[in-house]
Amino acid sequence: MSKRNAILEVATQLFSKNGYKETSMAELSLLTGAARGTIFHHFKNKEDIFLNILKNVQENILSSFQQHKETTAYNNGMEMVEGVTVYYLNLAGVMEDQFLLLHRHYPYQMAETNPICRSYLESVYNCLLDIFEEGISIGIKDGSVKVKSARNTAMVLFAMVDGVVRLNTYSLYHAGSLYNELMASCRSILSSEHGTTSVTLNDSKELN
Amino acid sequence: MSKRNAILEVATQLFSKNGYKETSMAELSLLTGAARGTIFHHFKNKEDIFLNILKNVQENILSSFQQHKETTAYNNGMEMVEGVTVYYLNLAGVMEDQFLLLHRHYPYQMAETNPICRSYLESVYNCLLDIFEEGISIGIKDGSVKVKSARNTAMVLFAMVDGVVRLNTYSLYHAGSLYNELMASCRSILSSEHGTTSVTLNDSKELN
DNA sequence: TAATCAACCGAATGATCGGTCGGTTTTTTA
DNA sequence: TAAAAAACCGACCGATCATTCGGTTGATTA
Repeated sequence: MSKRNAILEVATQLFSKNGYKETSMAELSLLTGAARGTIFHHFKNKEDIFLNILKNVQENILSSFQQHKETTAYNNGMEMVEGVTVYYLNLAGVMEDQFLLLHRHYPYQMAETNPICRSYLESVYNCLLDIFEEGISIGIKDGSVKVKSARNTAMVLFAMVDGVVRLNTYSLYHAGSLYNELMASCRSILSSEHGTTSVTLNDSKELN
Repeated sequence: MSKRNAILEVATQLFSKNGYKETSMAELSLLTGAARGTIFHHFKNKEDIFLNILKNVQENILSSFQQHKETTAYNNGMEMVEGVTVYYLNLAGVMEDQFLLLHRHYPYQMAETNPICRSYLESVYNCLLDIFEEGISIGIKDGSVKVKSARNTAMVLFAMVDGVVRLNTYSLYHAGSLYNELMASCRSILSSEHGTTSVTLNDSKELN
């Protein structure tokens, strides 16, 4: 493998497992066998390495879901959302490092000042939310899904699925056994007959 | 305010907004008006500051929910879970810094080697999951909630609610308008008639 | 009032950080 | 095969890091 790819691969692991600031060029040099100077020959600076990694993450996730959509057929919208959820869980396992990187705060912090970083992140989240939304929209039309807003439900659904993945990465609980409950919850949300009106508990209906 | 409290307060903001490693003692000194030496007079080292903050976070969250339980009555389990959810959303707004700190990776990284840190985190999550589980268990008994496993459902529910809070902190989307969908999804999950058997989509039923 | 002690200060320290640079080796190209 | 280009190296640099330390101040106590 080329030194450049080795650097990107090791850096992905270090950035995701230990964090960006917590990863030193010395450590990266040691684990790749590339001299310090070599790293800066291939990349402008540390941030450039991070952006290249994030670019790979974005491309991997987008192409994975693209391929999934092209190679999988569903009977209705509900089954599509279920399939996408399962595929997401699988991907979070296969691309563990990349997903962990997306679950760290550093990318979003960098996104506040770096528009390229922000575009990568937006691209990823738009892709994920779009595919959930698409399934829901199809489901609403074919009658397999009953919800008010396709986009908002997609966001809540995504927050739930992604939240379980996160819960797993914090090694406080073994969330691996939540698969059945997660899928059941997914179906419950989508086949809901509940309205959105009867809540009278509190006046702060806006998360701030 | 005493210098010690000022240090803890400012450090909470800096650690949560910018991160642990990204916060220097120089910055902390500047923003508190306390000299570098003064900080190390009050705290053994940087990690000690972090642990003191985490201790405060744990105590605040536990006492908040303790007070909530003592001062609020519900007609049934379903309403209790709804109430707890709303209370959680409120608290995430009121204690924004503390929740952001819990949503960073550093605490969980430290927890892997520091048992005190780990105990604080476990205490927080046990408290949160317990109160969700309690509502679900009561709901199962009184018939307002229909799910298989109270604990597992509590975890999925928590993952969803907390996931929406997270989605809000990443400033990619304005998740503040998801309140209605979130509460509707909460009710849907709890009043589910769905089983957990009909999934045949994939052989990887374990998140890894 | 003398002694004690905690709060407070900021210059100094050694380690580590990201990044540079001049030079060597290897590969590609003409 | 000669020249040009790309890959690679590690000593070196200035900046920044957490932490230390000798000393001052202000309140409490004996």
